[in-house]
Amino acid sequence: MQNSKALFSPIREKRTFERVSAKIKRLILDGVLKPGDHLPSEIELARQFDVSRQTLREALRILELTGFITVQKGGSGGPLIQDTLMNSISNLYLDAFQMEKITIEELTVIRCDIEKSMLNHVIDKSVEADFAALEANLIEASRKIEDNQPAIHENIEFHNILAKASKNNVYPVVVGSIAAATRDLLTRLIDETLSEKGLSEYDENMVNTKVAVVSHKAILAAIRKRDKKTAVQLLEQHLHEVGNRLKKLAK
Amino acid sequence: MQNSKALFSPIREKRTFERVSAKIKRLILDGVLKPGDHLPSEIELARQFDVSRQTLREALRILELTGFITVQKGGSGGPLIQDTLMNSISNLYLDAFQMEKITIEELTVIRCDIEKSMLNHVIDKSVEADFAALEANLIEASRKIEDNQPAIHENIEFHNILAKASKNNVYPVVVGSIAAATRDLLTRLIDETLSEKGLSEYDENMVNTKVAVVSHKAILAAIRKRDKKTAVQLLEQHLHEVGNRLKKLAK
DNA sequence: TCACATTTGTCCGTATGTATC
DNA sequence: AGATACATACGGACAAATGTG
Repeated sequence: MQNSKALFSPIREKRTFERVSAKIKRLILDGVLKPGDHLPSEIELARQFDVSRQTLREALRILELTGFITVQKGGSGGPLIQDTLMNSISNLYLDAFQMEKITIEELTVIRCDIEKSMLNHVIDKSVEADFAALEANLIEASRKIEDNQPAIHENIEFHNILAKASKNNVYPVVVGSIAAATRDLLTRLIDETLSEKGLSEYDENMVNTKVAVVSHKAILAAIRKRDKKTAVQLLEQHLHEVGNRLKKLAK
Repeated sequence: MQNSKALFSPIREKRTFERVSAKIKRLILDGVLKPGDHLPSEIELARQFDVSRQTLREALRILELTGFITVQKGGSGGPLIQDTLMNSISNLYLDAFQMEKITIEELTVIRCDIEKSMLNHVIDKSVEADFAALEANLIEASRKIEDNQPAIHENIEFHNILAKASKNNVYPVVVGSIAAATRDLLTRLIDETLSEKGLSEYDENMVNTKVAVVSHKAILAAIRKRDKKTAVQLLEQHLHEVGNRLKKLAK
């Protein structure tokens, strides 16, 4: 009898560019290649893998789209290894939204569910350094608002810092991707309505970021007091506000 | 002040293959091209877009990876429009989890958190058809067990059916991804220690699948009664058992 | 500021394997 | 079984962009 490996071996051999991209991906996942590292140039990579440049480029496209690398032209350019796949996941969520596979409500609901669970861990596990990071985020956000800039990035980052404070490495991935998706959805919807309705949206946007920062401050205070009930309640309310804002923009 | 659209307009002109893939994607999103439709062949597409084969192929790679199309070789083959975008998101999550150094414990904890939240929606939203699907799953699992086969696949599927019953399309993606990541990590760990362990695992495995099916039956009964408290409690206990079993396997 | 080297982006032509009719 | 249609893969070439000296 043949061994099971031979019995269940893939029906069709993988294409060359798939094997190449899988190989590079494995090197990254195993830590042999680290974020920030430059890969050799296309020509050099093609030579080392003994494939044509066309094949290698198709492999690079896969790695680029999945977020493992970016590519820069010109001298000292080339493929550059990245450290996060958040943007790629977020982009796919946007596609899914456009294909009407998911709705704003669904995204909001699951985000609320997950972040509430996360917050419980945060209150159990967070230490002084986490408070400091959150505090720094709020200060930066306030500064931007005083400069009359919407602190969109900082407001997303607040949730990412929270995820890290849960001391569970899965939470930053899940929360980060969904948060990024809502952010991208938000900016896109604002961009679309901006051209139609004029600049009035801008002010509303400023008001909303201000409201978000206030909510964040209240949540941090509750976390500091290790007050689960209040913290969860504030978070829930905050995320519902964000969801409603999205819904209003989408209409 | 300029509006934000001009401020954040793309730094560099998009590459040709990006424009091509975006164009095709747009046709799919707008419903002009529907799942099941055949795209023209590479050569024909290249001719119509007036780009080279290589450029067009890179565009196809993007569409393929994002789940918009598959590609078939041979006569009357060619690019075929698909609808597997949600699968692509799951695959990306799997990559993202692997990039973080994640442990079985972390995965177990977050799985328990998320499935508990999910179960609440299931109890609110599930209909008779969902019960039927779950019931069918349990019957199939029981049948396999009577044949002395471990119903591993069926037991995993039970949770996927639950995720669908939540009526939130994001849940199947997240829950499925975490389950897939757990399996992936586990097989990795087991492969490493395979030489030490013998086939004695098999009997234990059978016992565990039996226990799991019993738990699943109890959970379904609670869902049918719309008894949130009991259902969540049973699920939590069940996932803790699974977690402990995985921990033992991984050691 | 300007030329140069490096690297990606793009195109063309060709050959081969494979699935379908 | 043979012809056809298609993706896959290779090699060579030039253009465009970008950092460096």
